[in-house]
Amino acid sequence: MLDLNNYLKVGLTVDNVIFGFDESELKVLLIKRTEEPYEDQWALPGYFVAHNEDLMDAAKRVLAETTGIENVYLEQVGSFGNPIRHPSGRVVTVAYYSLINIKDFKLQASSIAEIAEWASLNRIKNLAFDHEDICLAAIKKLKNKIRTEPIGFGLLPPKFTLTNLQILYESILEIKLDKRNFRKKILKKNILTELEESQKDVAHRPAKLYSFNQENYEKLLASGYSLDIL
Amino acid sequence: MLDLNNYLKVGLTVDNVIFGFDESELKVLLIKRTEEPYEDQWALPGYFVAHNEDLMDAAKRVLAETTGIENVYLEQVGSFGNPIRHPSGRVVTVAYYSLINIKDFKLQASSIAEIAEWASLNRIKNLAFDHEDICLAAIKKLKNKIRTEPIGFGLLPPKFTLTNLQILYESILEIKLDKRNFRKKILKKNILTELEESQKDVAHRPAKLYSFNQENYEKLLASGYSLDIL
DNA sequence: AAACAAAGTTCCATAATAATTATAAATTTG
DNA sequence: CAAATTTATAATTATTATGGAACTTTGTTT
Repeated sequence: MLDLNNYLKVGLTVDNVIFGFDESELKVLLIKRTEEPYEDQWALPGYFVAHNEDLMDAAKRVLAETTGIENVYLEQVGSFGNPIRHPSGRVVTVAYYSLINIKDFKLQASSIAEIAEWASLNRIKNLAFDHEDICLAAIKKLKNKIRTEPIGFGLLPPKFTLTNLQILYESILEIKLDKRNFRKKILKKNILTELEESQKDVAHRPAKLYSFNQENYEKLLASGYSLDIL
Repeated sequence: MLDLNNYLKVGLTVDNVIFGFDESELKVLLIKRTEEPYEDQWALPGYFVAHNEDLMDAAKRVLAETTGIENVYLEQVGSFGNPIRHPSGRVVTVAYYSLINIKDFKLQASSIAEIAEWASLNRIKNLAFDHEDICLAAIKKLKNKIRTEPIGFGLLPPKFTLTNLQILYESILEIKLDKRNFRKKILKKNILTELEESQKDVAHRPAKLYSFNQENYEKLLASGYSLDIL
C-alpha cells in the first residue's frame, strides 16, 4: 500500500484576493500581519488549510474571518509553490479571489488581522511573500472573467445605476466606454431589473436604479448564452 | 518563529492533461496506472512533487518522463484538494495542461506508465481519482484560452494547412466555421508565414503550407493586441 | 481525356455592430 | 427662473461580419 510518508509533505495555505469597488476604483483588501514571518507587513489575508477542509472552504473561512462576509463569489486563481516562497519551509498556497460590496465589509476581531485597508491596485508592491504576484494573477483573471460573466455585480450594492456599472467596467478593464452603446448592450442582455426607485440627493437629474436579475441570467445561460460586454 | 509542524501537511502531486490532435479530433493522453491506488485503471500522468521543485517544473518533469517532450506550452488548470480525493490520505494535486504535436509523442520506458493511449474526450469517464473533473476543467480552460491566444499551433506539426487549423478550432470549440471568413480573419492577423511548399499525395488540389510566425505575434502583442478567432 | 475533389477566390446582398448627431428630461444651485 | 449637470433616448450614418452562389485552380483517379 502506498505510504505517503515516503513523499514530500508541504504546508498548505489559502490566500484571498478580496476585491471591492469604492464608487470609482477597484481596490483590494490588505491586512497588516500580526505574526511571523513578515510581521507588521502588508499582505493578503490567508491561513493554513485545516485537516479535513476542502480548499475553497478554507478560502471561504478566511474570507468570513476577515470580513464577516459569507455567500459571495469566489474563484480559484491558482497555486503558488516556489520552494523558497515561504521563509519557514515548504508552503504551497492556493489563491482565490472574491468580489464583495465594500459597504458590507466590517473588519472582524480575529487572529488573522487587527488592521486592514482597501488598497488601490498601484499599492500592491512590496507585499509579504509572493503576494504581489498573486494579486497580479488575480487581476488578470478578473479582467478576463468579467467580460463574459456577470460577476461584477458582486462589487456593487444591490441597487445601482447604469453609470455605476459602466464606471465599474471601465475601472476594471481600464478602458473608456461609450455611454449610449454601453446602455444599449447591457439592457439588451435582459439581466437587469429596472426598479421604481431613483437616486437621491444628487445635484442633477437622478438616475434610475437597477438590480441584477439572477433568474433571467440563468435563462440566458440555459439557452447557450453569450454575455460579452464591450 | 513559526513552526510548520503545528499545521497540517499534505502530500503534493502534479497531474498533466496532455492534449493532442490527430488531424480531426482533440485527444487527451491517458496512462494505465502501474501502482496502487487505482492500479490498472486509466488516469492522467502525474506524480509527487519533489523536495526542491517548483510546481511547473514538476509538471514539466512528468510530461518529459511520460512523453519525452520538452519545451512546450504548459498552463496551470488549478488545484484539487477535496480531503477524500486520494484514498491513502490527504493529497492535493496541482493540474497543468499542455498542447503537443501527437507525432512527437513516444511513450517513455518510465516508472509512471507502461501503457498509454490517446483518448477521445468522451472517454474520460471513470478515470482514477478526480481525474475526470480535472480533465473537464482543463478542457474548459483550453476552450477559453484558444479564442484569444495562439496556443493551438502547439497541437499541429510545424507546417500545416489552413484547413488543418480550421478543423482544429472547430474541434476544440465544437462549432462550425465558415471557410472564407476563417481564412480572412486568421490571415489578417499576420501571424502565419506562407511557405513555398504545398501538401503532397492528396487526391485533389494540394493546399499551401503555413507555419506559425512567433515574431509577428510578439509584435502584435506589443502593440496592444487582440487576437480573437471567431 | 473526362470525372472528381478539395483549395482558393470573387462578387454581393444582408445583417449586425459601432460611432455620431441631436434632443429632451429631471434635478439642484445661484 | 436661468444655468449647470447628468440622465436618457431616438435616429442616422458608418463600418464590419456573415454567408449564398458561383467560379477558377491544381492536382488525382478512372
